[in-house]
Amino acid sequence: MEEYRQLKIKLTPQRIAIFDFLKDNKTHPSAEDIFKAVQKEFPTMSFATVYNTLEALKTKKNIQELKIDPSKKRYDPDCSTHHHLICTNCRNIKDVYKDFDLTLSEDLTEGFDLLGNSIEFFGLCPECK
Amino acid sequence: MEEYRQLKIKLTPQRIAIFDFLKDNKTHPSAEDIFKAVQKEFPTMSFATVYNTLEALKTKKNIQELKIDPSKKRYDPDCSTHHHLICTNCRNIKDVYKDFDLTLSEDLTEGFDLLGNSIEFFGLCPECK
DNA sequence: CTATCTGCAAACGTTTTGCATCTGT
DNA sequence: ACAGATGCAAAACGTTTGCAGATAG
Repeated sequence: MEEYRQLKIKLTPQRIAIFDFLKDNKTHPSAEDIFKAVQKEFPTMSFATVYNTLEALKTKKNIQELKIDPSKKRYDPDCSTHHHLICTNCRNIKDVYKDFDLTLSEDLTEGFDLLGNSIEFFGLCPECK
Repeated sequence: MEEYRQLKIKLTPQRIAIFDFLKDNKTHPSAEDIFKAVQKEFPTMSFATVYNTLEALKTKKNIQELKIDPSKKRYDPDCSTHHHLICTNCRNIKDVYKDFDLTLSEDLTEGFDLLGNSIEFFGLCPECK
């Protein structure tokens, strides 16, 4: 609750329900997953509110938007440095906590200012293989 | 032309135009980019044909579908091992030719059979910064 | 000749938007 | 009080699909 207040955004009941759903959530939910979960408590919940809240969290760097699933955006409340492993069949996503040395020499960055990186591993999960 | 024949798919004029547009193309075009380019030569070109051809190329492993751009799929005719660097502002994508050791120990793969990986670097290109 | 491809339009799933109403601070 | 959030519906966007007619092999 304290950490939510630090976000300096209005703490509506709907947002608190979204925050609670995301807290320690390791499932990398999509917007629809979040919508469905919070809708149980707030039957009038709308997608606009879900996306609006996710946008606020993204801006405040309290959530990571994942592009690893080609069909929809997935969200990860864990903003610590880590990577992801996705099952190409069922799209279950696991966290990969390992540091890699991903420094690039100047001649490889083509004048870009580097801001970050992420590694995606693809595979088949135990249930799908 | 020889390499196209090896794909064992029907070589229609529309497909050949798509192949020619993709050959040595380093811009990582979206389906729409391809559509617009080929439409100049074939005014009746349809998205169905673009996606159909991209699907065939994917199946034959002659093209890579990139997920680095969150708003749309991008395609890379270069199937050699390499990674990508995207400008978070203008979404220009550059290739990064460097090998990294991305092996994962058994305890990190959670029982998955690993099939592949890719690294995405984010940054600001010289024009955008 | 026929299996496959094309082109069109409609459908789809996800995400965004406009706007009137409501609410946290 | 009022900046900013909600909820609803419509729209936007990229992508997929169904199907009738065309064409490569």
